[in-house]
Amino acid sequence: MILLKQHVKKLSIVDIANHLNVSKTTISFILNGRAQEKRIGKELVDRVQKFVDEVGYKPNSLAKSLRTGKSNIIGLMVEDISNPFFASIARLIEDRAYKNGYKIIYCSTDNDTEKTRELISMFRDRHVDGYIIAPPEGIEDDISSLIKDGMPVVLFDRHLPKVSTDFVEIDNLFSTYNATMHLIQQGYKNIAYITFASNQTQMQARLQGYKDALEENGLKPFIQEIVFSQNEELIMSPLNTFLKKHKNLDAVFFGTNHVGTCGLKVINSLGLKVPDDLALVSFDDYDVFKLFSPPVSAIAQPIEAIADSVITVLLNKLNTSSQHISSQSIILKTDFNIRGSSKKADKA
Amino acid sequence: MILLKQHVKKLSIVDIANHLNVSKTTISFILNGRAQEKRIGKELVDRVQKFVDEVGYKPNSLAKSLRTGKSNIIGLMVEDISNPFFASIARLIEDRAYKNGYKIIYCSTDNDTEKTRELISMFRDRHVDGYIIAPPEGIEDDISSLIKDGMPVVLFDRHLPKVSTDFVEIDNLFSTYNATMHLIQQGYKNIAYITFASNQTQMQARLQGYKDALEENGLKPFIQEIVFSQNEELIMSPLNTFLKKHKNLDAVFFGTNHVGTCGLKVINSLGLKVPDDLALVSFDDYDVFKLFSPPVSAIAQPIEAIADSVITVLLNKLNTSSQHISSQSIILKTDFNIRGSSKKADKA
DNA sequence: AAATATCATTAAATCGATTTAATGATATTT
DNA sequence: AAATATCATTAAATCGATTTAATGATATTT
Repeated sequence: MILLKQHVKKLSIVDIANHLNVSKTTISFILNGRAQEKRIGKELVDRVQKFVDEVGYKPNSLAKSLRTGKSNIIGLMVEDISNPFFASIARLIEDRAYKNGYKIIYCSTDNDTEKTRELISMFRDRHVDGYIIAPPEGIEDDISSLIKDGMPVVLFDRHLPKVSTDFVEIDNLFSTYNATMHLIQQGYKNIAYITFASNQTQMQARLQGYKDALEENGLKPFIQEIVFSQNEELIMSPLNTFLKKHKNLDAVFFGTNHVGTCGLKVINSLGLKVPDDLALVSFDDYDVFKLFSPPVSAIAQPIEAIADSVITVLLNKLNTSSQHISSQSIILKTDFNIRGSSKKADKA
Repeated sequence: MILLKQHVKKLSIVDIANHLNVSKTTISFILNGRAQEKRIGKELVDRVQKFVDEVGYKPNSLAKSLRTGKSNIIGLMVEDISNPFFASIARLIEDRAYKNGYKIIYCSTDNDTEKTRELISMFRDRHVDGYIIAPPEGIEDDISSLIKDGMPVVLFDRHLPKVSTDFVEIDNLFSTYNATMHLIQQGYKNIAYITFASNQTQMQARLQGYKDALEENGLKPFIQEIVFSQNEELIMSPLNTFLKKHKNLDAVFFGTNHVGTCGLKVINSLGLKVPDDLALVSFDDYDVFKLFSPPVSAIAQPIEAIADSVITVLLNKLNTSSQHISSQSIILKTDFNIRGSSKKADKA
């Protein structure tokens, strides 16, 4: 069998129409399921359908998008796709989106407002149908203007207090409050909280949960805020300084998985023993925390539920053209996975 | 405050043309840098440029794509975006692509041939300009047909022996050979190799490197191939059985990061001591291996170099319309990060 | 002075679909 | 029998760009 290289120059609707001696309008109606509505003869419908299947014709989606204004693309903006939290979420969102006939264009914002602004404009330019965004601070106006122009937007991981949108979040404040209380109940007294310097809602809420628990128990907070950087050295260095400076600490709470892994590296390099020298808890639960020895207690976000909620809310907005659903916020619960907890009290 | 919904109805090139009393052809020429070539008056060019900047007009990229046949989108197909190796690569490719004016549509193939086939057809349908693919087995014909139709394709992480394409890979065979030799030189004699059952080139090469080293030293290989599954239990269970069965092992080599982390979990649960009971080496180097205690030796892939090579090769293909560059394959070196190596010999 | 070349710009065709408004044929109502 | 309604299909307009071929005006060559 000879394989002819016939640059098949994809068939267009006109080719189909010509070949069947039918108008392209009719073809279009049939392919878009409007045959009944347009009262097109059953036998003609069959003939068209058969031929289309036979030659494997697929409408050019660019042309379709141009005409209809719909692209079937969802723009997904995470903070950093190489962060396991966002990578996992992205993976789940991707699955659900594809299942519903949507493709994903994604990008990492790095929490950089200017970059995010450009990316939003790029997405707009590409006519994405909907936006899923973990928004950095300072992007309020851009998001508002998206919404004002009728674009479906769902925020996740955090929200923008000044913007009324749909968003999916977890109960950050309670999560850290609860975990901190657990440490306190175990007898830990000098509990530090290490986080990235950020005014994002989720970061502030987590910090507040920690503070609340300490205050409620009359304990003194030790807070270290680190400026985020791509360069891990610049994260580890202040962390190192902080831990060396506060020799009296008996527990450390990490506000994000990234701070957590950097923290573990520092603790390793300092030769500190866990939990004898220091008990550890981290936000987000990943292999690193499970396999550290002894394993680190961690707050696990329900990533499946987050991804599900996000995509469900967005698909809803995409399918109901109506404006009369006011924005909804979904707050999900976390799990606190307690590990290797040799009670401080035991040792006293 | 009343929120006016002023659906600004983006300006089109016709609007610009009408407003300036110039033909849209002229506008198009000017905006596409063909003013000189078309000898359009300097003063007119300035007037148009000024107005365009003022109103922030941007050509509708869908219409542009439809006409030109270029979409400025690159399709990226990884095995699983939630795997840290692929997430990191994706992140770097994304950065470089955006810098060069390309967007990324990505998807996870799960090494599923049928799914990949659908995704390729989806990408084609979306008129992506180029493809970056970590291909599953069985997809040879589809890739060939892409290439035959003149689509730029770059494979990475593995290649397809039956298809002549550009691809970027690492020196898999030497990497495992080298690391295995290291173990042997340290005095380990019963070295197991645990991997996913796969005929992909990189997996076969890694396995071969291990076999070569053992054979060269007259040692007996212990190989366990595990069927890949999304469900970690189904990976850990055979691993567990294997380790329990071969009590005489003194070292284990994990063929991928995923096998490695699952392996660590099993080893933890069995209460085995590293490296006293068992020395460990894994392919891919991630936080988990660095922070396990004692840390696990690992083969680090040069992810920046991989991402760089991939995007460079692809951009090259995109920019040179010419066919007369035959396909190139790039093989990169890995680093072997030796950690916590208390020599077996010391204890003897 | 007629024919040709250059200049600066534009009308019309095109990419490939959807959608609106029109059309001719038959069936039904006045 | 004329007027209207229904049926089945289609011509033409449209989305918003790029590109080809054309145009009228001036400058240069025969």
